[in-house]
Amino acid sequence: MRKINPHDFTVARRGTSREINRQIALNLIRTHQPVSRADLARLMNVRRGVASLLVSELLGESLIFEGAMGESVGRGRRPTFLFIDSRQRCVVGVDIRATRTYIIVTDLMGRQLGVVSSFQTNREVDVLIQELARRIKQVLVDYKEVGACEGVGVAVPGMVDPAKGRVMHAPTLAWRDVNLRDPLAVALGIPVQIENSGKACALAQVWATRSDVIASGSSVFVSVSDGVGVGIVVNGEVLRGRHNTAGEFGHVPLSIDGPRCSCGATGCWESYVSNLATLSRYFGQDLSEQRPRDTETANFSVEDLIARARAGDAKALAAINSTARYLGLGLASIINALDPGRVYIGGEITTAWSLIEPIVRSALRERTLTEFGGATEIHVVPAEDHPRLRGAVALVAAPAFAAPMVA
Amino acid sequence: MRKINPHDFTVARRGTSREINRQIALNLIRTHQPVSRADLARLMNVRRGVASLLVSELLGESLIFEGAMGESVGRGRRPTFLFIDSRQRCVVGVDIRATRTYIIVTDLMGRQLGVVSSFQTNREVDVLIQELARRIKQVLVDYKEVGACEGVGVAVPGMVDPAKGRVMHAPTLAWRDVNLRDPLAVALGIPVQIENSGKACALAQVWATRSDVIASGSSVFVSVSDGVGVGIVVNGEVLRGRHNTAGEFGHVPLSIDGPRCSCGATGCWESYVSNLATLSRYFGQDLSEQRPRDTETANFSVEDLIARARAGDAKALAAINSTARYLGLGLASIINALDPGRVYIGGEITTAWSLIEPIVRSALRERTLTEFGGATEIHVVPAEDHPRLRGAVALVAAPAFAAPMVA
DNA sequence: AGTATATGTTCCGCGTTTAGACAAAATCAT
DNA sequence: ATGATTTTGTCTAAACGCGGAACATATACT
Repeated sequence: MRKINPHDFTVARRGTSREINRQIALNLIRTHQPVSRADLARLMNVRRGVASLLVSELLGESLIFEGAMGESVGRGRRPTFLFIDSRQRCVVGVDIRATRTYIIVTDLMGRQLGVVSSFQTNREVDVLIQELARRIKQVLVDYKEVGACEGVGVAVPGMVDPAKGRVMHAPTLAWRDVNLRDPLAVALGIPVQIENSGKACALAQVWATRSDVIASGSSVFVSVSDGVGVGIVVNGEVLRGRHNTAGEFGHVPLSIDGPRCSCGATGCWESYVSNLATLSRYFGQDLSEQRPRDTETANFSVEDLIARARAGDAKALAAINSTARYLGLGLASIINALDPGRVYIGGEITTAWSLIEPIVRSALRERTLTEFGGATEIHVVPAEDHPRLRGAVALVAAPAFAAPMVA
Repeated sequence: MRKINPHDFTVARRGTSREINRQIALNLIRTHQPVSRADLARLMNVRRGVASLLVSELLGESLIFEGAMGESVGRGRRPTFLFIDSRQRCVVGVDIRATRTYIIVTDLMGRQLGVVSSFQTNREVDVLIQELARRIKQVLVDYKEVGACEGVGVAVPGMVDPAKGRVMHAPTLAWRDVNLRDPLAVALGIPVQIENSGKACALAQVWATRSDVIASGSSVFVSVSDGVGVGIVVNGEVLRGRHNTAGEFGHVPLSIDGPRCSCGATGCWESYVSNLATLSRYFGQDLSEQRPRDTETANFSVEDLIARARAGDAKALAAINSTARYLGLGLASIINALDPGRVYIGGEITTAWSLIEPIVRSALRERTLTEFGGATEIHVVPAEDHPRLRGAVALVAAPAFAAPMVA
């Protein structure tokens, strides 16, 4: 039961029905391809005539194309199969992280074309934008056969205002109120969209075409690395919040008397489960201080720690298990608060999932209010899936498939 | 940008446009009444002809009626004003609480008719249903002039499955998987809707017609009394969750090493700010134990405590101030997690709002990630507004005004 | 070759928005 | 008082899109 906002609504115009059905048809082609006009009519429960008209409109806009005839199963005329047309167009996704920046090229369906490239992140915004523009142009030249680039999506680790195209605050990059979108768009001559990386990860799951992705209800993406980013999806839409800061579960406390967090508060979940927290536990010292670390700790990563744990290092295993427990306790907060249908979890620590899953799950059960909550599906998203990059791509590729604003 | 769920969508039919615009018109009449056909046309940005047709349909269904001619401001023909027609129909709202159960009668707009009545809650479900049915019938006889009852809405302090009409679990009533809706509906011969009381409170704010109620973005209702209930509103819709348990921020921890909570876990926000927690702090002993309390504590309420604090009792003031601080710290979690446009807060403790507001606000600022978050609007909803009862009423009155399912 | 079946197109009916004309009702100016 | 002006509400024709059915096309089975 949704209330119509009496100060901001969309009246149904003469073309609204068509617009709605057109988008439904487009989405069905996207998820069910290859699919025929008759299939569409059956899926949508409309007459074939209507489906035919919708299809011819989509064909006219080159959003889809007619592929080879399908093999008819029984007798009767063979169907002409329809496909999303991403033959001569591509999308670029960018993931800016504290140390490195990654670039991917995909088609409109988000299918990867070529390899993921990366380079060291220069925190000077102007320099980064110029280098990014140069490298994206280079990639587009290298993969000339993939066609024209429809747009560039950028995932940024920080607070982003996508409407204004500005990064309000990105602590790990030391950026404050930076105009990222427009200079990059100018340098490239291609439209650019930017988004917070936690929300981008969530977006990637929403728009993934894999069949195991739930489409209804809400879901949550938890990304654990330097910080903890959370993206919330409600009714097929990423929750944005009044000031674009929804999803900061990383700074919900486990214990207000706990360790100091980078945000200034104490006992945030992030301060228990971030990579730095895990490593600090292992080395028995607070590594968050900015003073130069000794050689042992400087280049030691969570992956290294997991390798040691798997090799039998009891101290390493203990540090990871601790993180696992805190991970579960924090997930319980999310589940109690939102009761999502599924939780996705990504980040370096998930490479140890087989080790930590029982601990995470038991800690989760310890604090969830109901049995159902404790049994909430948790899906690990491996780093190879590049959720941030996929989400960045979705910023550009998804709007064409989005539901029209109505009522 | 909302994704269309390819497994559960609604195709636009021939009458869909009309359905959408009809609901928009109905909502505009609801919020802007008195309003003329011409006003509607201007508000909706459609021709007067369309508005006229929509209005005649609504008139035909007796959802609205034509009132007196309006005074024309300038020159020209005087408009005929339109009003929501709740002249001969009413709605009953019921609020079941641990100790007492409350009943209200309203019109379709949620305007109170008569007085709120109450009686002691009998925890035996069958007995309660019979008494409730008897009393509701009596009320409807007493207020015969308000017309036929369209339905009964019931707010229950616990986990509710509104679709099935069952109370899954209500700790304070010791109910587990109880069929409440259907027996009550049978006993009354009137449709019944049930809902969790936290969600009902949120619903009451969504559907309130007061102009200061924000309609866009998300908002949160926090109800502090025996427990802490939270209702979350996103895009004009109450967040329900996969198992109807979304909104349990009361069991998100402030400190996992904190006091034991009634839910079995430790350090839940609820265990810091519930009325019992506040009183326990005052009396210096854990009152949650079920052993009979001494006469001093047995009938001593938070209102009494506040009265003492206002009278200068330093110990009382300290207990309340403590609660205020924890309240702010917990609100910070909600704001960090959801970044709502506004937080509503209800419960006995809010009668001391003038005392505690600065403390709540400073604790909030202490833990919110951004300045914006710390400045989030907080609106106190006084007990006299009966948010739970209003929400219960909305369960019945609101569906007629809800947005149609589309796309 | 003929029949059955499935696909895709075309045509008309009907409901809804869009645009504009027109009557009704009230005020203002003369 | 009377006519001009303005606003409201109704009405009609056109444009657009779904609903339904007929029809042509294409394939397989008998």
